[in-house]
Amino acid sequence: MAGTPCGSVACFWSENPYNLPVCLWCRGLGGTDPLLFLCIQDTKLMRYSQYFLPTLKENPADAEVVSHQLMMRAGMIRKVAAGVYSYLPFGLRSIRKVEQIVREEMNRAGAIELLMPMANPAELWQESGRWDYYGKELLRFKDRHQRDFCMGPTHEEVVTDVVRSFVKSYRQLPVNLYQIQTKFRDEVRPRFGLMRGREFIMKDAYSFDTNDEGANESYEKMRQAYCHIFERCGLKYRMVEADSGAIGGSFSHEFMVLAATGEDVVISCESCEYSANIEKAVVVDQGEVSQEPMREVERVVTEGAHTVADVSLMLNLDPQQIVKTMLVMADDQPVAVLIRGDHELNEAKIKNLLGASVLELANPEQIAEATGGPVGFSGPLGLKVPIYADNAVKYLRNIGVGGNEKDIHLEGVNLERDFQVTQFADLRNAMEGDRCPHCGGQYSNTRGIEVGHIFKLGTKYSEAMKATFLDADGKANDIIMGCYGIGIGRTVAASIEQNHDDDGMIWPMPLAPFQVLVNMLNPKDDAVREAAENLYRALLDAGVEVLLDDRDERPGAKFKDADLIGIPLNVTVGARGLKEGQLEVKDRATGEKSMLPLESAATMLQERVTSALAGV
RNA sequence: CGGAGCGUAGCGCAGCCUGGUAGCGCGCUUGGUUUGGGACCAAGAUGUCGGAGGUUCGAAUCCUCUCGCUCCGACCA
Repeated sequence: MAGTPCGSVACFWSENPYNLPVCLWCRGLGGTDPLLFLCIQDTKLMRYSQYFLPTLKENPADAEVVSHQLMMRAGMIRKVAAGVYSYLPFGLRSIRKVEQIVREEMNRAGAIELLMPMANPAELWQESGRWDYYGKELLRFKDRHQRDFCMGPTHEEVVTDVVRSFVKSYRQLPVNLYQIQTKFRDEVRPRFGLMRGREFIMKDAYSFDTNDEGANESYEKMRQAYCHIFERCGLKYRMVEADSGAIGGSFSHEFMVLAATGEDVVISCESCEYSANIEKAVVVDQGEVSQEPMREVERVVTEGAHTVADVSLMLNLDPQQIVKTMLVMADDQPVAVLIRGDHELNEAKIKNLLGASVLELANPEQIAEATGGPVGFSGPLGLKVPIYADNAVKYLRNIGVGGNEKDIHLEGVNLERDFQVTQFADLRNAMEGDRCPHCGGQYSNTRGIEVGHIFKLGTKYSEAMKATFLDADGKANDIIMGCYGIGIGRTVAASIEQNHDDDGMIWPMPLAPFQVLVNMLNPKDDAVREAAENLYRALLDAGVEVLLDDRDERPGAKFKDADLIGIPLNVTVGARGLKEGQLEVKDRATGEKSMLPLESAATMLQERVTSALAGV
C-alpha cells in the first residue's frame, strides 16, 4: 500500500488509497510529526498485524493464579528468571496507565518526583542498621573493588541521605519525595507472577516533617491520594488498619484490592467503616466467667492425639473447652501462649506484646526443653517459662490441656487453682462473627491483595542517620518521616484477579492497554476494510486509544483473542452489519451488544470511553 | 531452609518402570479450499531429551553429582 520512498529527508511518508499519509516505519496511518516527518503514533494508534501481542491458546504449566495465567496468555509478560519478568508491550501499556494515575495523584498531593539508584552502597544500610537486620531478602553483591552493595528493596536510607545533606532548616520542610522505580527483594519464594515477584515496579514516597502534627498531615494527604488512586484505577478496594511490621513506626494502613484469590485476610465490620488486616484486627475482651463448679484435675491417656480435633474427640470436650499451649521463641527466649482450642494464635500480636524483634514457633527440641514433653502435649501446669494467655481463656472453667508428657492430657483444669498466667491479652486472630470494637457490629472476612501500604515512620531512620533540621530556636531536631508504597505491577495483577471471566481479562477503562478494539473482520473485503480504516482514523482523531485487528485470521480466532485481551469496547466491522450501515459494539464487561450507525460510531464510542473514564 | 514434584520442538504433554528408530496435539512454513466464535486438505521445518560424570556394545530411559523451575510449609512488605 505504501509507495516508493523518494529518498529525500522528508520522505518517510507515502500515499495510500485513502489519501492519508502512511508511516513507512510502522505502516500506520497518520500520527506523524509534521516537523520531523517521523511517526510518533506508537502510543495511540496500533495495528494488530504490526503489533507485538503474542497470545497463547493454552495456560502455561507454571502459572497458578488467574492473573498470572492471563498475563502470560495475553502476551503481557515473559518470565526471565524466578520472580523476574519482562514487560511486553501490551502489559507495559497497562503498567504505564497505573504509573500515570499514581504520578498525577502524587503530584496533586504535593509530592515531588525523583529517581534513586537501584544499586545502593552498603554504608548507608550499615548506618541505619538494616545491613545486618534485613536478612537474605536483601540482594548483596560486590563491585570490582570488593566494595559491598545491595539492590534497593526500598529506599529509606537513600532518600534520608539525600534529605539530610540538603535540608538544614525547618524552613525547607515539609517535603515529600517519591519515585517510581524497580525494586529487588530476594523473596524466599516468589510466586503468582507479578503478584509476588522478586523484581517489581514500585512507587515509594517519603515525607519529611518538623513535628508530629505535620507528619500526621502528610500521612493524611497520602491516605487521601491513595484513595483517589485506587478509585481512579476502577478497583474495589478497602483501606485497612495494619501492623507496621519490620519497617517500624507507629501506625499504618494497607490498601487491599478485594479478590477471592488474595493472599491476605481482611476483617471488616458489617455495620461501620472499620477494616483491619487480620494481624491487626482487635478482638474485644468480653465474656463472663463460667459458673460451672470446679472439678478435680484428671489425667487422661490420649494416645497419638496431636491436634485439638483429636483431643476434643478423645476427651469428649468441645474445642472451646480445650486450651492449646503454644511455645514460641521470642528473641530466643521460650514463652508459652495459651489459646482457646477453636482460636488461632496471632503471631504479630504476641510479638508486639513482648516487644520481640524475632519471634518463631519453638521446634520440638525447644519444646521438650521448656515443657519436658513432646510436641502436641504441652500444657500450662508446672511450666517454668512465662505464660501469656489470650483473653478468652480467662472465662473458662474445667478445661482440657496437655500434660507435658507423651500421650497424656489433663481435664478439669482451672485457672489460678492449677496454674498462673503472667498476663492476659488479645492474642488471637479475629474471626467472622466477632464484635467490632468501635460499634459492636459483627466482623466479616474478605480476602484482599495488598497493593498499597502507608506508614508513619517517626524518627527511626532520621535518628539513626542523623537527619536533623534546625528549628526556629536554632536547636537540632530529628526529622519526622513517613513512607508510602504502591506496587504498580501488583495493582495491574490485582485488577485482573478482580476483573476477569472464563474467556479472559476484563479491563476497567482507566487501566486498559487500549480503550477500543476495532475488529476488521475480513480484511480482504474492500468495504469492510475501508469502513474499519475510517473508524480507526476517526477514533484516533478523537483521542481514543484504539487497536485495529487487521489480521487475516478467521473470525473465531479474532473473537477469542479479543475476549482474552479484554479491551473494554469491541467493535466488529463485518459485511453483515455494513449492509445495514451498522457496526456492532460489544461491552466486554457485560457482554452487551448494540448496533451503532456507521457515521456516528466514532463519536458515540468516544463518549462511552470518556464516561467510563469519568466513572459514570 | 524443610517436604513434594518437574526439566523431552515455540507452547501443552507422552515415551523412562522393563536401555536399542524421539513421538503426539497446538503453533510455525508452503500450496489450495475456507471466512460472524480458536476451519479443512496436502506437503514441510523444528530437538546437543537442563548440564556434567558414570554403568553399558548401546542411555531421554539406570546410577551419582549439579543447575534451573514449580507447588506445600516456614518467612515476608
